[in-house]
Amino acid sequence: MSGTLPNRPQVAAPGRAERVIRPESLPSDLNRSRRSRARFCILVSKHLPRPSLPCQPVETYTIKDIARELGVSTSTVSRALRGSYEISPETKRLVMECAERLNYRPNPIALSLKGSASRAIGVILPQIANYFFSQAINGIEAIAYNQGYHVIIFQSQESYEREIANVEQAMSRKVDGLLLSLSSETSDVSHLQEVLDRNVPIVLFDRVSADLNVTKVVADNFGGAFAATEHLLQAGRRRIAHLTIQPWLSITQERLAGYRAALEKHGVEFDETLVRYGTFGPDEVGPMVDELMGFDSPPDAFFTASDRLAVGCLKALRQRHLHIPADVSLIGFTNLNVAEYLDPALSTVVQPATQIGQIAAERLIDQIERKHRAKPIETVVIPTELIVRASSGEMVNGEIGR
Amino acid sequence: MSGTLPNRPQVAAPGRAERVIRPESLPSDLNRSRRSRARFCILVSKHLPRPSLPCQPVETYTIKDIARELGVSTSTVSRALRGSYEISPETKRLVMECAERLNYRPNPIALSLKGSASRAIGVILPQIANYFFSQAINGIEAIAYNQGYHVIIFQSQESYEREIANVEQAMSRKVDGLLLSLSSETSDVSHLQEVLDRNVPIVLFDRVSADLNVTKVVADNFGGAFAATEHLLQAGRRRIAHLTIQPWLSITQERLAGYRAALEKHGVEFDETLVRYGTFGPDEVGPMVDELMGFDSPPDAFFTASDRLAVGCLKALRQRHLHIPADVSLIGFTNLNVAEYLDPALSTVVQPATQIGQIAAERLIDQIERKHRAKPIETVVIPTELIVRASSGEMVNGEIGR
DNA sequence: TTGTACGCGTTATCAA
DNA sequence: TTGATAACGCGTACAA
Repeated sequence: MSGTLPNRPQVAAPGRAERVIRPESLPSDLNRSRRSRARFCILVSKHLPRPSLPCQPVETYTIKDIARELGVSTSTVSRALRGSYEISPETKRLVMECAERLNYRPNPIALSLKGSASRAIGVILPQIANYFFSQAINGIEAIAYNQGYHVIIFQSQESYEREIANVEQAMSRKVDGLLLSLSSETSDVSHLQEVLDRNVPIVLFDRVSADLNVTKVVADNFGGAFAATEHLLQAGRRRIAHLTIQPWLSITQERLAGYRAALEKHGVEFDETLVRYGTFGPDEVGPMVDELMGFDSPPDAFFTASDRLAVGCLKALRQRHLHIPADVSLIGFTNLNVAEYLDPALSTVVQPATQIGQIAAERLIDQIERKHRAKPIETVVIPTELIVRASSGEMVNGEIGR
Repeated sequence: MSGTLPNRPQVAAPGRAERVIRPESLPSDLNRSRRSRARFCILVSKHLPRPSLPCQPVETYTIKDIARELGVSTSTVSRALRGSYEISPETKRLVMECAERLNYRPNPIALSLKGSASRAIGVILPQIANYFFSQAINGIEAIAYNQGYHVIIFQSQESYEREIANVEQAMSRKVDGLLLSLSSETSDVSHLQEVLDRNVPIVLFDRVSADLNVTKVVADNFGGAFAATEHLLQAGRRRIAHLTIQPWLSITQERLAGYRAALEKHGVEFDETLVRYGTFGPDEVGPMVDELMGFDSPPDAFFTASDRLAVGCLKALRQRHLHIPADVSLIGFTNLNVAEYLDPALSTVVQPATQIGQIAAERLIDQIERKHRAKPIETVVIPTELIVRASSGEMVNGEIGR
């Protein structure tokens, strides 16, 4: 027992020594967190030094081994395993049995080198630690696994440079296809055109580019934004602020268009000063909200383009002791699973991220396997859903309360 | 214009036709969502059929090409590129220049086949679409990228069978090392011992096994649980329910131990009936909470072991019109970034998921590159942090209000 | 029906 | 200092 924590469970093996050291140097871009300087302790177990040579090395067998074992040639084995018709049933049986016994697994590396399919798809996206994208990966992985594909993931970290590097690496890994969501810095897509020129299929999802003639899978950003804005308008709001992200992204433009269309339909004039474009920097939302609320006629509702913006907005309003009337005043774009976690004051436009990932992966694998020759380039639009999440439908007469 | 949505933005290229089709069959385990049956529409652009042969095929060059170009042998090129000392500076310069000009990139597949490092690490974890794990991947990917490694991700989906399959696939992909968090079904770890026997290093993180003599990186589950429970006790709670996950997981045991230790320190008797073990099934939390609240002396606080359980618990209590006093009555284990999203009624024990991923990756790469020979097997324990998230410190006299 | 030989891109060994 | 050759694991054209 030591100090206030008796009965510390034996995580490390018995006989350990304990010491405290500082974290080793980490990449600077991950050290922003206020908490990352915390110490951590290491329990060292000195018993049982790891054997330098395996006691019972686990062999990995090749067709050569099978061939030697059976006294046939490697090509016979290869053909037997692939079920070629020109192999005698007897030999086939023997080979199969031997392969089974030796637990033979073909070496995918050799297969890739040979030039045939690597059965791996590359996924390049801005950020894994983002609810939308991690959900999307989930969908992608599920489909890929089902079809016998592996998923190699790359993060562009919203950087154009890094996206290019990722694409190069994916290509050198000989992926059979690429799923990609553009970084917020990317406007030129010639690096992707090169990939297409190498006959490697690409499917874009979420953040897409009109400059690329490929299949795209996106949420119905226009429809979602339209529904959200209309909901706010029908609840009597008139000055609806729109917090969104970089203006050149496809999703931003589509959402803004939906927002404007709803305003237009209801005869409310579009006010440019109510639209704010964020970057992905930290703590940028507070000042935006501050400025908007300082207007002579401040907004009476917010429509935000992401989880992060919605939460930042909520926080900023709360810090200023502003109260958001439940049900009607704040709507954010988000995705299915995170919606459960959000504040009840926040209604959401749900993006089915998992489904987007699934469909993108399906399309890509279709193209890889050329199931339907000359299948047309498509844009698949997945509906969003507006979820109004308030228990009480009461409003505070048309403006954000004090 | 069509219907209520004028000015639909031109996502697809101009000249498209529009039609609605049903989603194709998806894996059943992903179809649980109530919303997944939604239709989606496809915008088909028929113009510009994808060229079947690239107009300007982008070549990928090999050392052979450089050799031919310079009229030297491939081995000379190989050596020059690797900076071998036995190559004349002049030849070296020529080769380098030519490689630069041709934008030569070594083929990692060929390198792997050759038997040297593949510079890829496999990550096997239960679920990507989980805040903790997606954060962890983020940390892993950051470190791996920095060190020039690729990350190949596998989901075990909490299935032992699938974990075994994943391990096999990772091995056949010739990963240089394995980062792994055990599935909730896994108790036997002989499949991992086999990997170690092949001299492929493993680092376990989060859900670890005492049966494996490898480096482990975990959150301070004991300390976090202790702090959370003590906080509740100091606020006057006496009947603290503990909702947790499968009892045989390391993290479950450590958290339970911390909970019990705190109770013991404060002279509160441990009541087994207040502890509930969940699975990862959907909608299981409601009934648990119901049963507990039906007791003659129901709990006056909840300490939950995960985001999911915490949110489920909040929901269940709300549905029954029970009110949780802010600040003191519900504490859940969660991780840094999701904490921002959670209800202010919920205090949290923050798990630094990103840091856990970073350190696990660092350790693994250390071992792969054998930076320090015979480095001891360690268990790295990363501190958690208790964050009390209420604006008002008021309590509702020691029990969950009506 | 089966075996031989070659190639995929690279490195290592040996010979020149 | 450089070149020729074998090897990694597999598939396949061609020969037997």
